Amino acid sequence: MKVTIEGNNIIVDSSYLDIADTLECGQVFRYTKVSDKCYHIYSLDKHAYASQQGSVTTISCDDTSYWYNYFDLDSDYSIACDILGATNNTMACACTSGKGIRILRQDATETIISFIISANNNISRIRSIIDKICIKLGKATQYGYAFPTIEALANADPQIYTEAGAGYRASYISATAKSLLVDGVPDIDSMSSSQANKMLCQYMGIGPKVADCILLFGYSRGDVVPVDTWIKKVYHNYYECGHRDRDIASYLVSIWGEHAGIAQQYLFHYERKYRQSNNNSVQ
DNA sequence: GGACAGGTGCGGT
DNA sequence: ACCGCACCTGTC
Repeated sequence: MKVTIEGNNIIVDSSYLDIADTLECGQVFRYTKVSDKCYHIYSLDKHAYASQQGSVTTISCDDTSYWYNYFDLDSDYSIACDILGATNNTMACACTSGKGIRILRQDATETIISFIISANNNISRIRSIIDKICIKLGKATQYGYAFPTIEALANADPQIYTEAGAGYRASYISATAKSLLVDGVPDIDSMSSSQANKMLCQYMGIGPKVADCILLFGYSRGDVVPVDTWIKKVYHNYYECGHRDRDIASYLVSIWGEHAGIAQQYLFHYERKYRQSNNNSVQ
């Protein structure tokens, strides 16, 4: 895969990075769409602008090494695509459809707080809540507001989160921010992904699904499958073999192994796209 | 009106 | 350990 860095620009072959599919498959919430294939993206106190012109995607940014890592540009996804695509026809279609998706390497703390907000919620509301929290508690930067520090989040009146629209999750954000301020960023280096999942579940507002999202998007652990309503549908439609809902994640990891996370992303993308086009054709 | 949205915490068995 | 249910809030 071809990546070149010229000054403040990272230039990537679009066949390996579809910016819309990557940003809009639910792994990240701090982005704004400028036009069809142009997005502003925010992470911590950093900003990038990505635009896709045909076969070339340009990432203009303040810190090329940060965003190079963020977009996981060292990884070759064609290997996972080939292995997964050979497992069955549905997966082959999902891989082809989503081959421009990359798993972003996001900041662990930002991911923890963001996915507590994601629980039983929808993407547009999650984005709006996080945006309001950044405006309220984040440092102003040249391009917008930074994600708040854990100190700012822990010390804030939980009312701030309620006003941002977090609902009953407000107390979870506050409690977990306070815990993280005491504990520091959880260090999972010596743990298996399932051990790390159990550890993360001790924080308020984190259950098995949110913990898997944090591991996949905030800790780059590929051997997890966050099972949401979409993946439940995928399981029941294409992989059904008698598992209870809470056992679906470990079953899918047993099939997909180290590629489980990206497999989940391909199928999530595929199922949503399919369902959306279904709805459109019905209406 | 009720279901749904990338679920979790809680109380009762 | 394992259910079943309530839950902020906006949208369809």
